[in-house]
Amino acid sequence: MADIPDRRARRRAETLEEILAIALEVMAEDGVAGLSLSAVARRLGIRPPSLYKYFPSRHAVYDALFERGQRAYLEAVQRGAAGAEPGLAAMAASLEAGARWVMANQALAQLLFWRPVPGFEPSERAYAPALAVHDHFTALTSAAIERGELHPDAASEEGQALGSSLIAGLLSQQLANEPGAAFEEGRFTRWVARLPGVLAAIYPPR
Amino acid sequence: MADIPDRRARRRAETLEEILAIALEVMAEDGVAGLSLSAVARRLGIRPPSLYKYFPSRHAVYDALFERGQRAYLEAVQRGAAGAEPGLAAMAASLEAGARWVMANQALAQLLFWRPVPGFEPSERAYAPALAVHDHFTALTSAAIERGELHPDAASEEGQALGSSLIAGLLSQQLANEPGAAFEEGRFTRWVARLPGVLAAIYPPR
DNA sequence: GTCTATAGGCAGATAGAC
DNA sequence: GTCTATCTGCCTATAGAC
Repeated sequence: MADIPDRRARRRAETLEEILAIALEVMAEDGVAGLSLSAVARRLGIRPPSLYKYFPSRHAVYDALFERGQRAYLEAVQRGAAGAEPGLAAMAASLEAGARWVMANQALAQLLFWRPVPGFEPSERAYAPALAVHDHFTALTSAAIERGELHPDAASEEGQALGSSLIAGLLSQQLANEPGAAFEEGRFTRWVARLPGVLAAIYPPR
Repeated sequence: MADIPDRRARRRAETLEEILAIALEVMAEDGVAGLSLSAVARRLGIRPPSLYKYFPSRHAVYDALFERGQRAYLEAVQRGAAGAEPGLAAMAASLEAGARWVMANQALAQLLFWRPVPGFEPSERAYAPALAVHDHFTALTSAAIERGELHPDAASEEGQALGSSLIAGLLSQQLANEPGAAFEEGRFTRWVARLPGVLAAIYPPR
């Protein structure tokens, strides 16, 4: 009978994931801040109070989504860089993988990077992967500098600020103006592949 | 007695402006999408139904804010450029004036440029000033090209897309990460004054 | 132009039966 | 883990008296 608790746990985990998937649907339709647990319950076919056996509050649902989202984004940018030589080439591949993930997960990306829910602050645990993302791109920048592809100033705080603004600007413009466009055809996402070249123009080596 | 209707009209106009000012306060506190007419009425000291003598719906309040916001932003970027020589210098001054306006009117700027209210589409009338803003920056880009400060490709559609993404990225990062910072001290707004130089590095003349 | 009263909703969250 | 019932509170919007 030792496996019965396992079955229960598995079933419970499935329901948890189902709730989060439906929450993403609702956010895509009604806006990230428009998430309502009642709407989630309706779509899941249960009554709103039953949801509270899985999440103690609406806030907790946001936090679970935030953590899973950060983890998935981290994995996307790491996998993107994995195939390429460290340096500008890996940075290009990683930025593109991240941008594709954002365009494929728009509601979640808004929750992660634009904080559109007044009063919601992610827990430390949920925020942790974001620090790893930062370290990842810092390492790629350092590698590019060591290979002579970028000026050392690119690793400064202001260089990092400009770099993150470049990708954030392209994506926020794409999301606001052409959210449905394919990645290759988007007026703004088209630039993502050329970002390392832009960085090199701003921070030329030597 | 011909002035009595004028007085009434003036009083009414004052109340309209007061309602919009309070609506901005509420949006700043509860998020742009969290605007509630009841909250506005409470702060104004009247009952919610009375508001409907001034605006027929919540949507109409957003639309009035959108139009006034676009006009104010247009005026800001035009005044910013007015004192400088047309070309890159005027573009720098205009971008900085616009960025300062955004940081000083954060809730309104979100309504104008990030569309955070599901279901709200501005009326044609309210959107009109945005077209004038576009023309304004297109003219400044052309002037910079004629003066030999930028490569002609900067005026292409992709050049415009990159330019608007650069400023949008800096501001969205500043708003998300350091909304209270002074313009000169902001990690991201500090870059605004150097944007024309960045553009020139990406699109060098000749 | 202000009010009261009200319609008709929605939401988050809890208590307690089964 | 599900439900019903309920509390409490919010909202947009309208009708109609004054």
